[in-house]
Amino acid sequence: MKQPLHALVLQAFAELTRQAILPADLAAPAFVIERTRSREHGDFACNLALLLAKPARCKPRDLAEKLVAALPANDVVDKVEVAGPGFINFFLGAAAYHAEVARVLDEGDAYGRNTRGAGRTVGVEFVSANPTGPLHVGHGRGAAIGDSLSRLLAASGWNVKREFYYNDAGVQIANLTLSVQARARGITPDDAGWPEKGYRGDYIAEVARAFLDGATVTADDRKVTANGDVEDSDNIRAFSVAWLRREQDQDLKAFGVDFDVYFLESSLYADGKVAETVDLLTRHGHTYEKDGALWLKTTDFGDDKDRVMRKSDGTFTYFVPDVAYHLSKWQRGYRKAITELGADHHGSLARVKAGLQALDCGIPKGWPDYVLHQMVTVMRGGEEVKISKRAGSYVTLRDLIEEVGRDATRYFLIARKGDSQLTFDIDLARSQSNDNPVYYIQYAHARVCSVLRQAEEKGFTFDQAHGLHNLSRLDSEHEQALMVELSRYPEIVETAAAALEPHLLAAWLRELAQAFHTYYNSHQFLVDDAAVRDARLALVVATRQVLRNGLDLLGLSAPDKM
RNA sequence: GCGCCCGUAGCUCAGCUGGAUAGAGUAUUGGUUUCCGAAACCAAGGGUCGUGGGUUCGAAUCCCGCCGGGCGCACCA
Repeated sequence: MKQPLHALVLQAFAELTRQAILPADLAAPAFVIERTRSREHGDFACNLALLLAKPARCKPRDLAEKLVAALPANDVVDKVEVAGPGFINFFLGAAAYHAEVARVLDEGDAYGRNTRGAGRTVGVEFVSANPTGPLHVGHGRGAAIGDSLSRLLAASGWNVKREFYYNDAGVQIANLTLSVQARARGITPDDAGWPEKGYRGDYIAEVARAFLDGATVTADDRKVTANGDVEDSDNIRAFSVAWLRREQDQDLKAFGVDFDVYFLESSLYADGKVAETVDLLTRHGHTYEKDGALWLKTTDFGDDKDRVMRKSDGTFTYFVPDVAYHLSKWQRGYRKAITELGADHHGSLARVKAGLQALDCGIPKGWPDYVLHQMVTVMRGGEEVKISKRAGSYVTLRDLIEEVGRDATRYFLIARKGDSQLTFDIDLARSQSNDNPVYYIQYAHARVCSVLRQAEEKGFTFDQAHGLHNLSRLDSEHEQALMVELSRYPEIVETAAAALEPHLLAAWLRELAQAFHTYYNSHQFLVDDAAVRDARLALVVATRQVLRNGLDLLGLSAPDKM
């Protein structure tokens, strides 16, 4: 794969220059070469002189001048200037951007991909909702973030495994089973015999009905037929879990999200992983018995208090399978693993990491990476909708997809940094759906398609090679700006993937669309001069390609018409 | 009380591995179409970047205190 843009080239330049000028006994400061905010400062700026000024005991501007003088000649950089307090500004030549447009068209769907991951495997765990009810907005946020993150990592060369971890046998599932069983017996939530902590939602009645009807459900990872026997808890449990898993699968598919692995908590018990974990922890002397329970000294590994592993009744706390599950990831070869979860679970981070350290099996301290998203507040009719599974008051992901649309919902949930709280105003999202930025971006894509349709109607045939050959005819401010924007795409992909922050891509796509719309409004593309026309079409088709690539990484469609 | 996250324009939010005059959408006001889709474009007004210190040549960005909001602090999952 070719070197992404010029940043790396420039970096090499600065390195050469630094070596030429820096006294041998001085340590190299960590300078950066980055995009400038305004074009008057050129395309890239370097802060090396500012950082070097103190150790070298020189004025930064003088140093900058010396650095510039030492720069080797090259054909990418057109002009170098010293500016402000001592920045070195690089102005790229037009040819560099023309080459980038050609590269977009040449690489097509592959444009913007990089080899950072170099075929290594990363396990990305997200959603991981227990099958006790439909997915809600919070799960949607996790799904949008986790899935886009996975796509970004895949675009960075990683072999991505998407995992969904769920509990099919614990207390909550027992509770689900009791609820369905009660419904099957004709007991409703307000009746006397209703389970104390039963799930009250209407969907429970649906499951019960289907169970009595002897229905068969097929989820992504299991298939169960009901026998209709109200006394058969095992069958009710299996059927209910399958039913809710199927519901979740449907919602996730409608949302454009797929998983490679469904991992059952019960399997950790079944194949001895829990026992192995307890054994490892005990053998390494990190446990002790107190009050009839088995404790892990997580405080030795940064937790704020020790944790119970095995309760006095002999069962394990959820913390143990959590550690066992991560151990399984490590043993399955995920040297990089990402766990995406809602902020209401962040409390488990410290103890799971402590548990993994206590295993003494070579897991590095910082493993795995965690990506947290803060809570989503849902507003409807000017009021906050309280989400409660038991009460059955609920805004499901399905509702949102149906009411607001898949793309708009995904964009809304992905466009903001995960660690800020999110207010999802349903009325706003519905009534102003046309103002949702996702349509603005998609419209740019559709517009290019429309231009090409028009070109055909008018009898113009687009000659791409001819257009690329004449890119030098594109010298207006708007054309320059659009080319600069296009060339940033590979950098954005790399940055967003490295920072595990897909919202950076969402924000940038809007900027790209804006640059395009501005261009569209200021220039006629289908002009009689074939050289100019083909050049403009080449630029615009390249823009469409990058929009498409970017939208795809966010799991959004790129419509030809809207 | 302890821990994590957040506090930037009326509203929703970017920017935060320190950098050159603080950005966008939306809302408000005014303009743009005999011409490729006006789901668009252009322009104006609107900010003590919660607050007080500190580090630095330079702080919205890093550190500490305080104020305000969210989430979590079980032998629940």
